[in-house]
Amino acid sequence: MTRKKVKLAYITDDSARKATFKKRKKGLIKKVEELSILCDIDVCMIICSPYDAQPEVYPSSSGVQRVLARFKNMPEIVQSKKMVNQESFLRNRIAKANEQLEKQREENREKEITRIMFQTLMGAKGLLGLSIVDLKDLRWLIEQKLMNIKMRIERIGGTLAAQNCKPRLMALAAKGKPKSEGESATPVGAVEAARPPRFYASVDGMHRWPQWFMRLINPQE
Amino acid sequence: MTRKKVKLAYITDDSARKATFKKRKKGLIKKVEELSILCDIDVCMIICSPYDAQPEVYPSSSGVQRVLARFKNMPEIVQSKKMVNQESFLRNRIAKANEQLEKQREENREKEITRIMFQTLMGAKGLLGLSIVDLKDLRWLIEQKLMNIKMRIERIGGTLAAQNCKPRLMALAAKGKPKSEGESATPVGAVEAARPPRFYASVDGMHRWPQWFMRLINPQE
DNA sequence: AGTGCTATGTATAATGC
DNA sequence: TGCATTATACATAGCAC
Repeated sequence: MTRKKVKLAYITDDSARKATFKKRKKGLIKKVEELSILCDIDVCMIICSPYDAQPEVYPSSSGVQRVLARFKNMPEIVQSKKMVNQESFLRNRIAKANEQLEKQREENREKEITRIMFQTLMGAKGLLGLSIVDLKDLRWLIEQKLMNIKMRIERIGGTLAAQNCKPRLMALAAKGKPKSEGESATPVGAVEAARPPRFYASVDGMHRWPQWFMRLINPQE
Repeated sequence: MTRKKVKLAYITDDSARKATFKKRKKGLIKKVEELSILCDIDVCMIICSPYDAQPEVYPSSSGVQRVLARFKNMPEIVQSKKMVNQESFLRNRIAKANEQLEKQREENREKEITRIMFQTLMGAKGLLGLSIVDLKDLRWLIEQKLMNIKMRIERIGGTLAAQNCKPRLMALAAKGKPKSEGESATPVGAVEAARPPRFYASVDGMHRWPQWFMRLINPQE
């Protein structure tokens, strides 16, 4: 088990190369992390490999964006003589942390609110807790949007009877949570009872989304 | 000259920190290059420090652009909010995080999709990119929910003419900076053009939500 | 401040399961 | 194939100039 001196060249053996990659990637990320902490340095790294489905990113997607933005702002780095002393370091770090905290909080709150609202709209479950006034709000809101949609359809030129809608959209994104037995009967008459939305699932086990979802996510494509 | 085990924390001594930074930066770049060569991997790294006028970049500016383009071409990354905690790095965390990565990714994807859908409904902005068929889906979906709301209203016993709706709800949750101007006046123009939703803002700068929002968030209260 | 040096902590190549 | 182990190569903290 005598270790050879490492030859700096492409490793031809497939499995050996993969093994080396995994080990070294791990070590590299650790080193980056250490440098970042020990010296309070802004550093980002992206590792694209055929061995990982997703690129390995340090410190995070948003972190990369941040460092990248700083990188692009190079002209303003003229004032590079600013040294980091203990006090400014702590102050800076606290400010940064607070900033991130608030941002994260806001983001989480927004997501949570949105999720709940959407579940309310989709599941018609939370409606039970709403007052008349609240329902007026909601109805007004939805009618506004419905009006927008109708206008959009007319502008395109399509003729559409509501009864003839045959949506191909069958299920929507949501976390399937077992609902209580009590409210299982949703008396919507002709239309199907609202049920907990679920993921699309394809044969390979991956989630699949309607095309218009995908288009919304990646408008450039 | 006995070497201590390095404690993973910010180095308070200025010169020691700088010396460590220089050494480690050099070593880090060497490691990155080795990984890149040994395994033929696309890697890029940016190190922004107060010790260098220009950010240290590997492999080059254009190389960063290339890897970054590749990174951005992976749509899934948009929602990958998983990140290594820069403050408290734990070695084991990588392994655990990788285990939970897929689950987290799925969860984030769901949230993101839901948010986007809701923004589409509320902002009527993404509608421009939708086809007739997509709009049919959306219209059907909304009409379903509108029907539910109407039934709910009737069940309660309220009589409601759509034109008389005077919603107190003016703005809804969305990403964006809270506007600090107190919007005490409620310009309830009958049908107002859809505009980007924003937070409620109160005098103390905190976000404020309609009561029915709050009730949805905290049903127990 | 920026060298260079060495002892020692760490990363990891090779091996076995 | 992946994970654990171990011996070894390598990185680098501390010191001297």
